[in-house]
Amino acid sequence: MANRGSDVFRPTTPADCAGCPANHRDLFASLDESERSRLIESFRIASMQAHEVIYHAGDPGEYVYMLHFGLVKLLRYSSSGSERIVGLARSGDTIGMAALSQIPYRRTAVAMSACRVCRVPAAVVRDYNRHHPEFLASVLELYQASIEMADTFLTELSTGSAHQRLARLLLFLTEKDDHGEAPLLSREDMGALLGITTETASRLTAEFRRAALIEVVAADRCRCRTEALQQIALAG
Amino acid sequence: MANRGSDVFRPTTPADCAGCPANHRDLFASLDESERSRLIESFRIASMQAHEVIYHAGDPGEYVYMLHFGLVKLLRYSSSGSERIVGLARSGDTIGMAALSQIPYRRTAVAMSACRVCRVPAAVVRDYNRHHPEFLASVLELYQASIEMADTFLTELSTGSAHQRLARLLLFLTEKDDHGEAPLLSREDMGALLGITTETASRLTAEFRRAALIEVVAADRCRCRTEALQQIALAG
DNA sequence: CGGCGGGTTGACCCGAATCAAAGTGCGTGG
DNA sequence: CCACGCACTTTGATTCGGGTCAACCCGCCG
Repeated sequence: MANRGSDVFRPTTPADCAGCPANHRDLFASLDESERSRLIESFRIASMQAHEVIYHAGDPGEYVYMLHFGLVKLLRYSSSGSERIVGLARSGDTIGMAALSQIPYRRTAVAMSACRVCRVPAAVVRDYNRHHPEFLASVLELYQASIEMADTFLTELSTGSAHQRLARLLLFLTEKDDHGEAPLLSREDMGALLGITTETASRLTAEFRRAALIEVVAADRCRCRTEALQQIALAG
Repeated sequence: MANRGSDVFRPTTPADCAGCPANHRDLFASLDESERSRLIESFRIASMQAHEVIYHAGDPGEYVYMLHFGLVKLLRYSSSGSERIVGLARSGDTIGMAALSQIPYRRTAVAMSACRVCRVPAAVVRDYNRHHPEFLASVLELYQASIEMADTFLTELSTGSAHQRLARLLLFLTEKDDHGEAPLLSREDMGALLGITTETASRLTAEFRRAALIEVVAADRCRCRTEALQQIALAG
């Protein structure tokens, strides 16, 4: 397992905040300038590369993390030991919210690409809520989004044929991406996401590529023919 | 689709509260007597039978519901139209929390057995939080539990062979039940929960019954040989 | 150079979907 | 009261998708 990134955290600066995709929404949408500059002193920021672990399931939950950019997978280990991806986080998403409930993380968070994360002490968030009850709404929204994703995973990525699942995954990834393309995951990650074997994931991506449903534009990025994929996603 | 139960709601009484399994935990754990009696005036309670719909996906979310007893399924319809069960609720659970975010319900809630639900206006909950920020913790706990369940569904009930999934489902249902037995679901519900066909669900339950892994003690209840099922859940 | 991780591909087989039919319990209406 | 229809379950025959096991390729790094 890759190293923890905890050693590379440095204080967050106002400039970091300015570039933060969560700046004007989500958790701190309602903050004004003075409040933000007060809170920011407890924030820490870090860059991580693919395969680095942000936190482990079982770690005491002391921080939530806001993702500035990159792609993060959230893992669970099944009773039989194999790992299953139960969530994905992208720019602007907040992860590790179990920390707000003062319980250990239940999932493991691992960077799938180069990432930057802003680490916020959960105690600061809880304390902030104490004086700003309207803050509840922001937090609930984040949870709502988590549940939304879990439901999507269950309905879209865990049912139907492997063809359908892969097509839906590619569509899911493109729609979350700004550039009209999608991150191209490793075959193993696809498997852990879709509940199929890596061999099948490999076979299918190769097949999709041959059928020109996807076009690999970089080692880890691809462009998708969304109309055709939608066709497959429904019944293929 | 069965009728809505909205017409049968009557005012909640203190006696109802006394018998409510959520009385001393979850959402209103921190309430004292006077507060409770003030809030209770806005509560409504209803009994429902199997197949009645508590709320539909898309309905404006105005209420959360606390389940006094019974079993409720939470559904999502996949893009291809078929329904998938993405959650279950039991005595003491709270459902419909999207209402707290003032958004329409994303799931459909349907009673799977006789139930009693206490209907609480979301506005009352939100308002209560305004003056009791420590209330946040209770709400977060509920969300945390939702996510926990979603993860369980993904890791335990959507992976592995159909044998394993059914075994895990039975174990899941027994552990949530007080009487050492489990509700015996319809084959169709099993299918919608496990991502398998009703025929397979039928074949497997018949097989489990013949192997004396489960013993049907009523039309809709069964007793499970948990040790043997655990064996199967891991690798069978 | 050799080893190693990730991807691709092939051969084979098994589990679960599909299509089909028959059995069971239950409520309704004749 | 019985007969009929309906919903649900069970079971069978057949098909096929995807799992399994194995070989091979390629790029990378020690």
